Amino acid sequence: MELVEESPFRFRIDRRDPMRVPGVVFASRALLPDVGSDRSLEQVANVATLPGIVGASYAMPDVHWGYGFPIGGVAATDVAAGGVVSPGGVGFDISCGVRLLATDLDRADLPRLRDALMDGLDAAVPRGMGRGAVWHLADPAELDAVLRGGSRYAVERGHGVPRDLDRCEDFGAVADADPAQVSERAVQRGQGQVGSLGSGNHFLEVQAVDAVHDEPVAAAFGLRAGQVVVMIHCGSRGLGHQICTDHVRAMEQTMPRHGIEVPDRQLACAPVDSAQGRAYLGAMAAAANYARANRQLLTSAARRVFRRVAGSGLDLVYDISHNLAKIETHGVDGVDRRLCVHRKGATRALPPGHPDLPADLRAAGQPVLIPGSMGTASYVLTGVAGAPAFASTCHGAGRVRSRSQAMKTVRGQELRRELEARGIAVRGASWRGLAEETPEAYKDVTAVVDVAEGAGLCRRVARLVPLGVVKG
DNA sequence: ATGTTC
Repeated sequence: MELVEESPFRFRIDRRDPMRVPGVVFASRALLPDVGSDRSLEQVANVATLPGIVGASYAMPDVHWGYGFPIGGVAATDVAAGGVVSPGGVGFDISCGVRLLATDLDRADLPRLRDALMDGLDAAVPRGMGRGAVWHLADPAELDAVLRGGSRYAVERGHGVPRDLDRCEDFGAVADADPAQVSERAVQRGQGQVGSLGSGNHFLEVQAVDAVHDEPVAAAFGLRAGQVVVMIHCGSRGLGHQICTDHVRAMEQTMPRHGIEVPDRQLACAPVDSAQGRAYLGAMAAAANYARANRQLLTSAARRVFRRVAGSGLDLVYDISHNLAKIETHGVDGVDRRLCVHRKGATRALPPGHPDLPADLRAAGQPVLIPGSMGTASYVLTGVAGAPAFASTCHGAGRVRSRSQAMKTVRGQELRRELEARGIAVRGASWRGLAEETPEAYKDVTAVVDVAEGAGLCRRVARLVPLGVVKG
């Protein structure tokens, strides 16, 4: 894979057949994937072959190997030019994302509150493989309402306040969700998981605002130095996973009929403007709403704990996905086009003034929420005008070692002791899960954010550090 | 990520 260094934070993979556009990798030399162990740059080139792709196949600084598309990949296709949608460009955890909540507390309050808060959260946050959820749905019809209404439905049912919806991407629910495209098996898997963290890299953290890099923007987001905040990172659980599985399989069948050939079966896709493409987008939107309702329910659970233990509210700063495809309008060669923008392990980053932002965030830009690896910093960023890559940036630290490799480097008990010794309270679901998430298995999130900012993808607003982690 | 291999 030949990379041309265009600038300190931008590398190009030149177009060659059957690529339709070049690849562009936003990285430093140090952050470039290790070609010996990670084939994500080949995946960037593979994505560049997709019908209708415009601009380039982009990789964010946290790029790593994924299913078909790299994680940390952005690809936009032109709907009117036969552009495709691909489930692999969204990922198995549809609308996995992050929500940040601001407390009334200062980090100086935490020593006396921390144990009670963490024990309360430990008991209130269902997590781990399978088992448990905040919300026990009355019947399948109620799941249908979740799939259509997302956070909006959860708030209608008393799990939150109307202001929450102003601070959600899409104001709490993606339009055009089509529960009829969600299989019976996906429904079964989703029925009992609304309001659950899951496992892997998902977490609920109590954090402190450790540094403010842009005072006015942080203030517009409702953040100040020393403030205690809560970050929730989770997705659409078994429901999203099943939808991805179902629709990849269906598209493998329909691709020949659409005359589409791809260099990797995992790039299965269909034209956005086709029955199969619309079916996937309808099911994907349903899963996106499920993921947002999931984060809304976990918010509700965390609010009860913070109210009871600390007398504090939790104000939503923002809720944003990093695994989603969206139909958006962007200028391409000076002409506005309707594009299907795939962001997989990449975060939408709307610039100041964007009409999709709520009025009180319009001047500041969209809060971009970047979860770090366990025990390390997380970041709040914002979008910038004129950025490349269709208003997208990184999504996290980016894994560099597999789960099995991670488990060889450290034991869960040992990791917990190390974190506790550094003043970070740990409430895990399993020792194994903890070990798999050792920060040694990830890139340095600060280096990722440095490059994202240096490449002009976003701007830094605040740095957050963990005080306590409830781990899936 | 994931009823961690329908």
